[in-house]
Amino acid sequence: MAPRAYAVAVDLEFELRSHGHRVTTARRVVWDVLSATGEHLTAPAITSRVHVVDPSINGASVYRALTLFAELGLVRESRYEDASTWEPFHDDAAIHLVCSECSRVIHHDTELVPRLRRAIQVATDFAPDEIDVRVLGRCGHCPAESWT
Amino acid sequence: MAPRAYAVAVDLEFELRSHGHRVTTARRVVWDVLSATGEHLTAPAITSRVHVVDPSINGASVYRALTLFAELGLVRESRYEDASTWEPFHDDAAIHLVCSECSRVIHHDTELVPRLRRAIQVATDFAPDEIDVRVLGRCGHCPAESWT
DNA sequence: GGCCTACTGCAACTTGTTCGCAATAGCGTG
DNA sequence: CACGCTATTGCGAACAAGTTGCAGTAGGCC
Repeated sequence: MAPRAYAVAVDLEFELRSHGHRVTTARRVVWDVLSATGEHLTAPAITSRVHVVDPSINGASVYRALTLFAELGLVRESRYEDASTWEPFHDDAAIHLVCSECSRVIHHDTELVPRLRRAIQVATDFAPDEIDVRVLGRCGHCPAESWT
Repeated sequence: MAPRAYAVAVDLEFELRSHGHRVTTARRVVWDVLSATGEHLTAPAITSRVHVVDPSINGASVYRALTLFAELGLVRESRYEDASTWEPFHDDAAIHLVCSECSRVIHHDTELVPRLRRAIQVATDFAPDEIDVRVLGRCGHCPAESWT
């Protein structure tokens, strides 16, 4: 599988058309919401933001759009929370630092991830595809005072 | 792939009593199920195994037991799948290799995890607590033929 | 053995996600 | 630009995981 190396400026219309899909308002709005915020958003959160722009777009369509985007490799789904969260695609080297206080998700690049991939290839008979690293902890904005 | 030798025979009764909790059948059975299989199990799966032993134990109690065990640090919850999965606690150094063909979850130890923790401490102002690494790919048992 | 209350079973509920189907709207064509 | 084919949508109903309030039960200390 070819590593998709890019961060931003995905041409949604092109991606859709070149795979034989139609460019619809629902898809466009969902994509706008996603790319407007770099954050991880749950489907319900995306839906409510979508509704600000166009309340006539149905929740089910949001799910369908997200699923399609995931198939096209345009978004990435995580299951850190009770519900899935979605974000524009970024490559594996970026790991997720999840703050247990404020739930903020910070991205951090490290070459330890590619190294991890190689280590697995060498040490096991497992063929790694996608690597997802989640680090739970406390971010710089959240002082270490209260201890839950 | 050698299934990971699961840590420490935890003395459930002691853990419960020393924290002021009662030792009940429900808790004992849930614990038995969990420690009998090294695998990641969803709560519904645990419930059905529990029912083999004692059908009178209610699903809600399974959830309550799991939540309690998690608070006591006896089990670990993951959210790789649609539903949460649970397994007896093991430390961070063991990462999860998840086969996308057969959904098997393999544990693999690597010192890259502690190294990753140190790297984060040095490079960011994020205070890492729990590190969870999930690697999606194909395990040795699943031939690389079909490509979804 | 008996009492107190931490648990449990039950059933109803919440919330995220999916599905079937009729209506609609992209988009290639004439 | 109008037309028709069919991929998509909106809608409501259906699911599934997980949670909760409450009355009854059973641990465990006396």
